[in-house]
Amino acid sequence: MTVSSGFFGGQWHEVHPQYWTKYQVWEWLQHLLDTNQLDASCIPFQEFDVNGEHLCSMSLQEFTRAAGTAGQLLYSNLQHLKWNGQCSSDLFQSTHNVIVKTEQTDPSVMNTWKEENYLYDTSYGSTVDLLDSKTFCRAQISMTTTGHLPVDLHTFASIDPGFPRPLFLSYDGTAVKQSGTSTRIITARISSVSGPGRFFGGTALQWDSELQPYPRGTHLWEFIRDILLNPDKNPGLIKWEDRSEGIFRFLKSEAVAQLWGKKKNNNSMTYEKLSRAMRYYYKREILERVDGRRLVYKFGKNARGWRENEN
DNA sequence: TCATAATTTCCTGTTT
DNA sequence: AAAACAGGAAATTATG
Repeated sequence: MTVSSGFFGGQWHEVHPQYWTKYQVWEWLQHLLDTNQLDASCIPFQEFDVNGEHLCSMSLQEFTRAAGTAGQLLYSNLQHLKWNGQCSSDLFQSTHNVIVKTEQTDPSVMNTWKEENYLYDTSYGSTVDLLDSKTFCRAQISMTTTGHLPVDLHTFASIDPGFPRPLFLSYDGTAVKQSGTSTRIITARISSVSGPGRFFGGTALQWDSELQPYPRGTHLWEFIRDILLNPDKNPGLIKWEDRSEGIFRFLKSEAVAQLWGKKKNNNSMTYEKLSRAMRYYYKREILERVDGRRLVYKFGKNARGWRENEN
């Protein structure tokens, strides 16, 4: 059974720490990792298999013993929460400097999945893209078993919005099967990965073939845009007609549709259907009409990231 | 859980 | 005639 993020019980930040469940304690830890950009290995989750009541009773010494350097951060943040019911997220930014050791990227691992799909590889796999992407280096945690915290909190399933299927991520060698949609998002960095996988700035992502692909993260127009942005490795699919105006043309419309379908795990995608989705973008001003010219579209004011000097 | 965004699917009609 | 374009309508699939 997959536990989804405490929908019925409220999010951790909506509840006083005293009343947190173990799961909410865990959410809090994840949040701290996220907002402080910490390495997941900074916090030994197994030391925090406790509910809110227990957590609130822990002393600074106990936090330090349990989490080392990060203990101080955890403790002071918790103290803050205990006396301030409100939890606006900017209050969580750490004022402490926790040293995070970053592993060197292992080039041999980086090469391991290169052949998998060169389009995706180039469209979404550039180091720059990934390091800049807030969403990419996140992982979804899958809680298996029966409603309580999984025994092994070192295991994460990661979702890569740029790839057609979820990526598996684990930094202690164990694996967990993910079913359905889990909801927690964390940041994790690991030092090694076996099997197909790759490193990005110290984050290792591993592909798990048992996981079913499902769409997420990237919208159609972004998918199109990203093909356009990688002309070297993706020749002949779509071409700029006027780069500065954002006008482009499909050269191999059905091939693009197939690729889109592959990404969405839908092998019956066609240009006919893809183009219907494209036409819906007109109203949202993600695309502008270019009439009289077949297979030609133009990015609208709500499309971002296609200009040459745009970050 | 239920509403919703973003397609996906299907379709009829028009245009190139 | 074949391939695109236009949109309406309804279904589907994740997500909050």
